[in-house]
Amino acid sequence: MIGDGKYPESCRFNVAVDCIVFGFDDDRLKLLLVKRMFEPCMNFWSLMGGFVGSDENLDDAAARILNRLTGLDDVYLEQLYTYGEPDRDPGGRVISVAYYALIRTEKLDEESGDGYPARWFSFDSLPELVFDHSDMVDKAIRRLRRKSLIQPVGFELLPEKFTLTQLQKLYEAIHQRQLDKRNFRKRILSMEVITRLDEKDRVSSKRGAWLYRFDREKYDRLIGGGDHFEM
Amino acid sequence: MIGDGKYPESCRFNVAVDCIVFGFDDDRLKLLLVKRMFEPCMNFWSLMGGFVGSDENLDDAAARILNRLTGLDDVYLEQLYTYGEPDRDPGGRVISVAYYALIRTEKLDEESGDGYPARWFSFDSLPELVFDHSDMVDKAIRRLRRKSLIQPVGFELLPEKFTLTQLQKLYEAIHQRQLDKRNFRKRILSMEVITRLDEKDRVSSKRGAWLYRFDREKYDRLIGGGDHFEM
DNA sequence: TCAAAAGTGTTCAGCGTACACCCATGT
DNA sequence: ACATGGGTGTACGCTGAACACTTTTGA
Repeated sequence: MIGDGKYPESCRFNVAVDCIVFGFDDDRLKLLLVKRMFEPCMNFWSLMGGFVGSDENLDDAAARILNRLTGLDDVYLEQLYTYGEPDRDPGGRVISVAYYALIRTEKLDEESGDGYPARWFSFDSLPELVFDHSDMVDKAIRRLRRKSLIQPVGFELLPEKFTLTQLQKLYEAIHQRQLDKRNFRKRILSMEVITRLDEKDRVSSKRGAWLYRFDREKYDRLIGGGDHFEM
Repeated sequence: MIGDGKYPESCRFNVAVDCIVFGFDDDRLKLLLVKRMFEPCMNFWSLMGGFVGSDENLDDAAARILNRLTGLDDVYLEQLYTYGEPDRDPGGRVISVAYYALIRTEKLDEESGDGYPARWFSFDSLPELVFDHSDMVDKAIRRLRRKSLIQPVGFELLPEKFTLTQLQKLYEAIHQRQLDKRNFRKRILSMEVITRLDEKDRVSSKRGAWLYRFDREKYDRLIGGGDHFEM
């Protein structure tokens, strides 16, 4: 309970959660931003955030805020870092726990449509952000890059069925670097976490490209068996 | 300023910092704990922690708390994770930002001596800890292990001059696994971040072992050049 | 002379990386 | 027929991992 007197009243702070939301569309990595509807910094672009409720844990707060601003549930969310400079928010002292999220842009378009004030920006042409939100984005992209090297993280960002070319474009967008097609495929397939379907995508080519699906069972086995090294 | 009315009074929380302090001595990885001198959970072992001050950032709070309980300055500190379950502390709602620290146990013995209520425990025989502190320790050791694979992190834990055998024992303690002496030396030396001194340590062997020193300049160059990968 | 720790090289397998051409199809 | 994207294999170098013996010296 708040205000039960056991711990000092004098140093209580508002605690917020801010979400760095990544998406992928049109062969580009995207970031979901909102325009602030209130002071301070009204009308500037910002990560989506909100205060942690008095009886809510941090993960739940992040999920709630994301849901409120996108309508989405069951989103991949991971805590990133906590920002606590005394003057980071000119409106008052706020300690902010940053989370990053990976979502399928298609879902946002389908399910929530409009009525939500969020907008996608290409990751390589972001507007100026309020407070220390650019630092948060910077940390998030680094984390995403590192993570994507050891885990097939991108499946959260693609539609359920996808082609290898789409997957490669995603990795290229994350790392901002061209990759070799043969090596990429060899490596992805050797991870054995995707399954080829008996179905082709003919949207982007005449010949058609095989569709694949992420295999969560194999994935979990892969993650569980991590940590192999002889220093 | 606190209480300026711009943000909701209703959801303000005490924010604490807890420090997971690693040391290395007697060929074992150690953890520095304190006995809680106040309720709740008085007389139980705990990480060292304290509340964030109203005009202090998180890093500074961690350094201050560590200094208060050990007398040490200039300690390696890194933010780890933030814990915010509503009921994690039975004394009231506290959101805690965990930091981990690496310190040279020798320093603590020399400089602060007694008068500080902290005590070293072997990492593999820790007492029961209060609240969610065991989770924090668990997360910290994982981070330390991962970090030590890509960075020569252990130098913060050894005396200024050390032998390769000492360094190897440290890595063995961190990873709880025996390492091959030849491979270890080859790998460490190939990193080129330690310099051999014209001096031998004769404490632990008759023949004497070369002493080495960490070379921070080369180290910084190594870190700067990170992030090499294809895919 | 023996015990105890220090120091040293080679071999092999697997992985990352560079690299170029044919295939299927719709227009 | 041709343009467009889909799909495939090989060769090489580096790195991680396994593995055993000699050296030095004090007791």
